[in-house]
Amino acid sequence: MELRDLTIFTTVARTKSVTKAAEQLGYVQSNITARIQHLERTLGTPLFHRRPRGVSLTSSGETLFHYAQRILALCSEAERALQDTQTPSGQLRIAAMETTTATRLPGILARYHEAYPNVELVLKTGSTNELINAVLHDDIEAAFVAGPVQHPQLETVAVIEEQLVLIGRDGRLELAPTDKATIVAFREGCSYRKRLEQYLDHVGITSRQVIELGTLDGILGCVAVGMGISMVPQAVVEQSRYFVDVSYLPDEFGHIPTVLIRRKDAFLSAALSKFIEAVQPM
DNA sequence: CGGTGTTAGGACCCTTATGA
DNA sequence: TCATAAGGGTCCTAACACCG
Repeated sequence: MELRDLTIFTTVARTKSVTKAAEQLGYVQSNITARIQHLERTLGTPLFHRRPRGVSLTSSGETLFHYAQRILALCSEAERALQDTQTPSGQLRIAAMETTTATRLPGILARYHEAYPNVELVLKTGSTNELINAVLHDDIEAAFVAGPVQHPQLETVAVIEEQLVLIGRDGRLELAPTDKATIVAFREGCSYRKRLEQYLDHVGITSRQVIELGTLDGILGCVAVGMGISMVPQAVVEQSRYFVDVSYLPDEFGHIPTVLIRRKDAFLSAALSKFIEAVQPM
């Protein structure tokens, strides 16, 4: 069992397709088929169920997938540890929620880049749940997510306490328990969406419709034309080019911490170490 | 004798083409 | 969409030669 085989195996498992895995890895499909078959022969057990539209993991495959992810993550970490020097350099993969990316991050990234120009910053965005999983799977080294985060494998650094506000237009913020609320929000897994739904529960609004959008700009735009309501940090509203009405929330709903998370057991590169210093306080 | 360089053969990995 | 066959290129290894 070689690292290359595990890379191929995990890519097939993630994409649920031999063809897609081949495209991602820059191989042809037949080679992926052969490598998977070789791995199955070596291990003496089938790893995938072959289906007309792709493949899915067998129970043995699930077990190997778990170990393969850990092995590959450890190798990647070892490479970074050996490449690391006291001078921050190399690639730093971080991620943040859309709202943090739009408000808090540009300034800190600009200062960091100026201080450490040899660090190649790779930034992704996603929901809190997606980013927690990405850190746990070593897809990224650290992420800004909505707190609190309590996970035995994660270390958190408090970054800022966001003031959350309810936004809407054309009287949509005047909510009554009998109303049907239209929520404009990110997909499931977004902490602000969850907080908004908790708030609506609190005020007794159970009838609601959700419009899911993939970008913050889209959400603000839809709210600005009166499609529905949303909940975002006040900083987002302040920097937005859209005009929306704002309603402040009770304390138990109106504050949410943004924290930086990283895996406790992961190697702390000089680049990440300096980045953590740079975000305290943001 | 031990270490190093060269070489030939085989194993392995990849591709294209094609079938189910 | 995945599996198989055939062929080519690369890599690995054993055997041998050479040198200090």
